Amino acid sequence: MDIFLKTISAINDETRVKILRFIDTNGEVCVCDLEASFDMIQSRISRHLKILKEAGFLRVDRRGRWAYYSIRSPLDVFRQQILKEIAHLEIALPSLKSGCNR
Amino acid sequence: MDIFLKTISAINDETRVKILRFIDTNGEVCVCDLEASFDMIQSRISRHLKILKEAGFLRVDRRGRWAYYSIRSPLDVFRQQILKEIAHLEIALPSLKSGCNR
DNA sequence: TTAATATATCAAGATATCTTGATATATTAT
DNA sequence: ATAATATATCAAGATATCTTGATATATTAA
Repeated sequence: MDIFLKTISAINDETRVKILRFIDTNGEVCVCDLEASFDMIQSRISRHLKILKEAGFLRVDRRGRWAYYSIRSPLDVFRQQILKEIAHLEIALPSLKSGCNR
Repeated sequence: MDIFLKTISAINDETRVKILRFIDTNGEVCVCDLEASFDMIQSRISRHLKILKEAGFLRVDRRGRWAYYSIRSPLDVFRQQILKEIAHLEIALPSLKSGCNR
């Protein structure tokens, strides 16, 4: 039950649904790119990424000073179904902007 | 997005997950039976039923002074997948008790 | 080493949700 | 009509979640 509720509460927020869909659409992105793309302050993005990661939707790969987030793979069937349902929502997403000085 | 979040927030609560699973397992039940089975006060049960109904999971049939709640049918694929996932949780449910003077 | 950059985390106020007890409405029994 | 029963709804306190701004940590550049 706890894991189920953690999974559900992770997607019970419009911002996180958008971030999840954005990553599902654009593939691996770093925090500063999400910051720039969504025009949200860093602590906000960071917090939501943590929740999505701990709910099993995302994975992180730290390379240098960047943290790259992507859809966790393999993903269990239920989370896949959730991603599919979110894809069907056809949410308007911001365009991918690079926010880091690379 | 609004309908999606309404669906998700409806199952983002342990009490409602249990009630939903209970109805899925026992079939049509009235409010007083849920009250007796879960040992919860009536306003609490009633509120959760309303949320589950408005999220599209339940339907009500009023007969006499009773309100009988059951799983809405037909149920769209996504809500079916959610019910299936909840069934897999193997939650310990209370036994069905009749709480009404019928 | 010092500065700059990227990310994470914490504290506090704002907002939303849950529970309870009281009350309202509707149906049936007397 | 009056009383009893079943359900719905509201108000208020308790609890949880979200956002922001400040600060901490880690990596790279100068």
